Amino acid sequence: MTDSESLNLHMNLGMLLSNAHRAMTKRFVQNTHKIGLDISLDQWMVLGPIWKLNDPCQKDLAEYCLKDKTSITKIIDTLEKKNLVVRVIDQLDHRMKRVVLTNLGKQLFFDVLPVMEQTREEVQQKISNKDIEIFKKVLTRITANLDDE
Amino acid sequence: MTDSESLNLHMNLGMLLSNAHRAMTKRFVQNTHKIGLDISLDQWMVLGPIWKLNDPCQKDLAEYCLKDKTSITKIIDTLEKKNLVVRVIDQLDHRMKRVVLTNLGKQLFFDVLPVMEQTREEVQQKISNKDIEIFKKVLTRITANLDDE
DNA sequence: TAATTATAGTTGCATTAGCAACTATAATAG
DNA sequence: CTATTATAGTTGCTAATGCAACTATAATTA
Repeated sequence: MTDSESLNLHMNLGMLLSNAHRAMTKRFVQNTHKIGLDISLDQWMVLGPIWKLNDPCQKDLAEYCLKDKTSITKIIDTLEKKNLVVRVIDQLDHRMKRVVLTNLGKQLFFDVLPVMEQTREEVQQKISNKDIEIFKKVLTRITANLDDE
Repeated sequence: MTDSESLNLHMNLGMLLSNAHRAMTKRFVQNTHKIGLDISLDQWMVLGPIWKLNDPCQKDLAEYCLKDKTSITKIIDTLEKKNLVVRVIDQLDHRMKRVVLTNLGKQLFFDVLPVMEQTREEVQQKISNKDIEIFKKVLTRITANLDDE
């Protein structure tokens, strides 16, 4: 049937993407739990950039992570509750809050790195480097294609 | 710095996947709103299979969609509230509920097809068919790699 | 046939996302 | 220098995910 074929065509990419994303998120959390850590992929995807960007304000984080500022607020709330980061009001611009890793946060950062590595290996097993490169290129292209005009 | 490089390496795939997924979800909803429809990508990803599978029970839907049965329950709740589907208890096995599209649901299905097509075009623009094929292959492989052992 | 086990679905809880409306502070215009 | 506008962040709302514990029905087994 034409509609059914059409449906296949139309749904595939979205479903494939959703499913892969969900599976990866789940596996990452499972892997952190295995070694007694407790951090979600989304929390990690904010914690990492805090390290990388060196005490960024929340707006910088939002831009870097391509997340909504609301999402950043809430993830920082969670990280702060876990004593992994603290918010420090900027001395020059009192609107801004800089997010600073605590020692516990830095410790966790290093503990999670090998989990990332392991998850990456599990995700990429039996996929050629060439295909992974194309895969990343396409993901980047898709995000750019949909970047709000 | 080594840790920073390592971080880049480790985060890329997960972040790329999250961002592409989020962007696509958002664009789909924007596109439905543009023509006065109101359905999320997740709802559509269940509504479509209901059409395709022909009055499936919720378990079949969960398997087909690779979603948790809890998620299916709640999305069906939403679709039922919108009068797009009804639950019908199976005559032979009273544990099962078959999910049936209403006329409104069928109507919406046909109305959404062109939105899918449009979103697909926006997503895939400037990407070669060959790369799209590899992309889908990799997504499928990733999901298989992470399929709970 | 009665008791156990398996299956389908729901409910409660915690986490996450993102929009809209809000507060507080800073920058700019007149 | 005041009034407007812009910016950074928070709060409230709605929707989705998924685990654990639960109910109801069917299948198995002893």
